[in-house]
Amino acid sequence: MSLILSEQELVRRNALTELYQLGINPYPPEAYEVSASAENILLEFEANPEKFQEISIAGRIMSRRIMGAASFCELQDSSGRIQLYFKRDDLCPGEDKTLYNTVVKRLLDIGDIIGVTGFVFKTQMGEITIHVKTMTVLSKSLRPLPIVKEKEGQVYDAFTDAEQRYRMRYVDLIVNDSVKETFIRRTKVINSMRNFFNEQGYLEVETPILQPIPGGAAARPFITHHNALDIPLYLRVANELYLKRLIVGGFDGVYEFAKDFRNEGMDRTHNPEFTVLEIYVAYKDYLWMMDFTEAMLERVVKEVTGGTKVIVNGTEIDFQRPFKRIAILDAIHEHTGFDVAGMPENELREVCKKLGLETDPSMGRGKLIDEIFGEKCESHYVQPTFITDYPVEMSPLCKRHRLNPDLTERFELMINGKEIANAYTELNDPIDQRARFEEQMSLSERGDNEAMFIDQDFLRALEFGMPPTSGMGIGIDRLVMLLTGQTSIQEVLFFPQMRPERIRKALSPQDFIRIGVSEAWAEHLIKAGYTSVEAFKDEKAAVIQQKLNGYRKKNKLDLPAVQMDEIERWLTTPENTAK
RNA sequence: GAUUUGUUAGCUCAGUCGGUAGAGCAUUUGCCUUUUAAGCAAAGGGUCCCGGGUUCGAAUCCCGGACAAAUCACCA
Repeated sequence: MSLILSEQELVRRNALTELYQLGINPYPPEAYEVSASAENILLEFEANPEKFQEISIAGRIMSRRIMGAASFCELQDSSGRIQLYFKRDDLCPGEDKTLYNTVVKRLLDIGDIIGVTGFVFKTQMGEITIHVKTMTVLSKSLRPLPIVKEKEGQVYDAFTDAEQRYRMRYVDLIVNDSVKETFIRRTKVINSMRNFFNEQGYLEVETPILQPIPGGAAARPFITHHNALDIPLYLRVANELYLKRLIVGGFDGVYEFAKDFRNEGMDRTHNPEFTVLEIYVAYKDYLWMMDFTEAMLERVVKEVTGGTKVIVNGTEIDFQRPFKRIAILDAIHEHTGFDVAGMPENELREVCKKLGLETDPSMGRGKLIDEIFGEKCESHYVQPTFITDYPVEMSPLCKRHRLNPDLTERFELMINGKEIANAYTELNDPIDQRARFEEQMSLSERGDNEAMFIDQDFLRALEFGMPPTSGMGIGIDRLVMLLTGQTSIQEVLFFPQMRPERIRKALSPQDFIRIGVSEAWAEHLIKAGYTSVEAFKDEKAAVIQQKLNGYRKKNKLDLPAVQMDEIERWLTTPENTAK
């Protein structure tokens, strides 16, 4: 397939050819030794100028200012940007000034990756700059980058189109500094959590992503097929049941940063694949887990932001311990005035009606209560708040409450009106667990397609005996959103899911040669505006002749004018579609 | 899935009432030895997202489609 290239791409490809002709490999194989980064030069040069008299650095050219025998450009490495100063007679001390006159001034472009050696100095304008002694082309860039300029904090022509930023995240990362910061912080959050767990002696583990039964959560799974076994497999919607099997196996604490997959809608808080941290600790209950979660979050926020407060969308959120705690039924009472404790399903349905909430027959007690909470209460919890003691129907994997068997020992952590974490005193009674799964099955028969599948092997594991255990899961993407002030999940995922991009099929001169057009003319047909063979064949021969010969004259082609009988021949040749 | 908005040069965007498609940056050429959103002078660069319709004439009006964003629905 030939490419239709923009003028700027052609210029760069020509520069590439010229580099080869000068004996310069634009993609050299050798390692390039780097002794300094932009950041450490800028931070340390003034205090220790003698340390920077012979340095090497590599990076991408982000801007160029060319004068006669001197030029400046900005070099960007992973730590930041620094200015380079090229002076012709310093770069080319001998007679041959090609490296400066041709390569630096003409063949380098914004986006090229180069390495330089030289010494650091300060310009008359007061900018710390590298005076370049040698320059090596490390990678020629063939596509122009978006040009983002900045002066005194004001950004001009920012690269902001969300579609392009997400589809070409590499470009986004190159030209938009803050994007890199967001992702670095994401990794810091995860590292901070990992350190916290490891310090307690918990074990990081990996469990299957391809599961024969998609258990542990109620969600629509992605289905795939294993050829050798000839069975369906599901991408996990959760890893909970596998981690609990490991607790049965005798580990005291296990955790996993897991990619889970749910075949559901996408919006600014949902991506089909997302990251969840799940941790299970033996001999603990949900009260312990609340303390643990608070302590972990407070520490993570302090480590990552330096304080306990973050601002999201103008709202300040304080992660200072302790977080508020309220039982879900109290929360509903507080925000709706209805006391739904112990209320049977038909009365709950009435309450929903009075509150103006839609219900459908597939909803059991649990879903109805969840609906009321979600619609009427959730948004009130902006500061970190533990919502506790959910009704048993909503929580099939959670142990019944020690004081009230209609409730469970569960909490969700709400922050900024969104669920961030979910935790249980885990159900370890195999008889009750089986009964709860069966209850889920009957919900499923009523049409709730989110009810859970029964995992018989998991029940078998419980029958061998699982110690009392508390488990907790945190949506990492949403936590990172909070801690980076982002309001859309796409901003915290390097490569968010997008609809496939439609690639316009480029027409190749071959397509015209196939119908008998001479090689000399084929490429000019495309440039003259014929974008498909069909469109070309629909045109009248006289019109084509006029257009082509007009094009020939305008572009001063070194070709004989095209004759009518030749065009007639092209138009009557059947297209050979074989490739 | 619904509604709204958007899609014009490599990038960011104008484009009046339907009448030959524009700017800044970037690119090319020339000048310039410490510039910095470098400057000065000139030039080139377009499938106006795609397909239909209305019209003498469509970037512009109408219909359909693609993609994106926002809001909603969905989402323990």
